[in-house]
Amino acid sequence: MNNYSKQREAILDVMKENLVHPTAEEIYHLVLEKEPQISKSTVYRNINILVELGEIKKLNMTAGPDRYDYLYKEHSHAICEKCGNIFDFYYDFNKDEISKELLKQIGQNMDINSITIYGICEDCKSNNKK
Amino acid sequence: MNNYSKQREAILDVMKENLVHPTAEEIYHLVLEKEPQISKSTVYRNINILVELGEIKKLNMTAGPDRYDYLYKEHSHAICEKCGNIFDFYYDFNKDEISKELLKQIGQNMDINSITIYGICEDCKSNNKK
DNA sequence: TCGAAATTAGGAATTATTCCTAATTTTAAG
DNA sequence: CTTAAAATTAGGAATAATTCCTAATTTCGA
Repeated sequence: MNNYSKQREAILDVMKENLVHPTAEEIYHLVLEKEPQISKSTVYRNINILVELGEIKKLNMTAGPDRYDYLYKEHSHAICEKCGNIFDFYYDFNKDEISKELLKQIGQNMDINSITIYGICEDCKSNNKK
Repeated sequence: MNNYSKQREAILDVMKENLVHPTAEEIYHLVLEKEPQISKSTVYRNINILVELGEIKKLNMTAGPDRYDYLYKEHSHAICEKCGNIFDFYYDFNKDEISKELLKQIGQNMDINSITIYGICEDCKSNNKK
């Protein structure tokens, strides 16, 4: 695994140009403009490879399909569990202390990759339609 | 919505008795022992209702189907992005300060429901098979 | 320049979840 | 108790999201 392919490069370009947490489907449509022949399975396969390589991050959604994020710089995510909106933000979590707690409580060290806040955004609170 | 049904009660009982973050499929099989006639769609529908009611929490997984957690008491989750293992732990995040930062950076308040750590567990680090 | 390994397009298959319908159950009012 | 409206159910069909399969093409190192 890991030969060059213009398809994979086009996908990474799309991610760099669209810092809006697109779904796989949205990535597919965006990349079609650069690579009109690309197939959806190629998009899915390369997204997974880019996630493994650590170039992009998979965002786990409460509702709807997964979303992806190009890691231009370290940041955290706050995700609304109702509308699915994703907000990027920066917060200096004390990872050392969290790691120490994890070791104490679950008996093992973890490499912390990211921290995500799940909640309800202001819009969903006010328009509290079910 | 919200009439009594023994099916919904059986599902909640299963969640209380199995604090192991089961998938919908696993919940279905567990609840079959109590309610042999129950259908899978009933399980899915009631899981969603229980999530809306705030009795159980949906855990957003990097890989594989969603998992669910009975909220016996407040805790956070650390999820391994490789093997999908979920570890419960408690950490006293400074939610007030995080909220303040959110307001400053994204321009709105959010009700914080939960905080999840994503990373790589020790086992997956050592057996670093792709 | 050549062959093995990797990648592709396209579609089939699979997985996870939601939707649909007629029958049953629950609930509250009389 | 009755009764009727509203909610819920079982079962299966439908949908959505993702992965898998295969033959053809591309990449790349010897």
